Amino acid sequence: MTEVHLRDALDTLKSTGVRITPQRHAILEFIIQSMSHPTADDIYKALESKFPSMSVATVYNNLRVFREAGLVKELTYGDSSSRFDFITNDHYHMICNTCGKIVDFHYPGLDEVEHLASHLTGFDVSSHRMEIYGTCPTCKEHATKVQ
Amino acid sequence: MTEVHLRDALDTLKSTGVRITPQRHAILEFIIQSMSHPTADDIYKALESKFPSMSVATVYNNLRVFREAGLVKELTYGDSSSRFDFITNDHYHMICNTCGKIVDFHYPGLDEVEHLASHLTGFDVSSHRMEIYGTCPTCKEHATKVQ
DNA sequence: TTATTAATTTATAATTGTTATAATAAGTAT
DNA sequence: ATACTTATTATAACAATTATAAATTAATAA
Repeated sequence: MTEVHLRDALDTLKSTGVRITPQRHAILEFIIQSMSHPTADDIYKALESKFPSMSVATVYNNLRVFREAGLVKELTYGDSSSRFDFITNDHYHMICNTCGKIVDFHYPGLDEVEHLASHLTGFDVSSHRMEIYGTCPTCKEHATKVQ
Repeated sequence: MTEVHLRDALDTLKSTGVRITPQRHAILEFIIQSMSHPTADDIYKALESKFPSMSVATVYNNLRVFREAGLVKELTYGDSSSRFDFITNDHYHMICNTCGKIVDFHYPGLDEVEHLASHLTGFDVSSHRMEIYGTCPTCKEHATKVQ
């Protein structure tokens, strides 16, 4: 699964004339296999044992490259730093208000909303984004235990 | 309309023991009457003729007060700074990829999605957020003229 | 009123995520 | 090999936001 995505992504990059460096490969691989929607700093820290001399700028540079190649989506929430999500199927995010955990879930067909919005506003629609907020099972558990 | 919202909002604030200062009043009023989802800096600039000595910190402080009182929602998009939106009915945002314009539209009942997400992930759901991206009529017009 | 206390604003410094710059290194093509 | 492009590194710059401390204002109580 991860391997297929990685191979496809590398092909996409090559086809746009982007060079596959070891750092670039590692960053991309980390994002794909990560289920945690990492921040730039998460990625930097995760790879520092493998690439002790890698610069933060390299992480940011490559995240931009991936974004421009349409491989990665940048997500901004209320908190300070952006999170990065490898683009696969259409999915949405369930976000815990307490611990910040992000869980993906799939839901097809919000086409209806897109159509309505387009009709009401006169926009041409290209994409949409949705997040649902709440409390994850772990935090619920913890809350009941504490009180 | 604006007046009703403002009066309600002031009541909410008073009931939580927050003092209504001139700056606070002006910031709140500006957000409510503004259709443009202003940034902190927008607010600061808009009020500087009225309050020449007002600090940026005051704007941020009060935005936090309003947020904590449930009056205002903070929205982060890809760009650098947060935007603030007075909370009225459930509505979503249509955002232009080209000029960044934000247009509200109303759409009831994404309860179904909330339920599904809750069922799939085990979260308790508190709220959700959705944005749709596209091209606004003005930018479409402009694009056709240019080419 | 006056004194006292708490809340708010102001001015400014500190912090932090991100971007820009310049130098170095690595890969590619002639 | 030489020149040329691209990527990485190290570091400085920037910009949004937050923290801090002093000054101001408002509310309360004697």
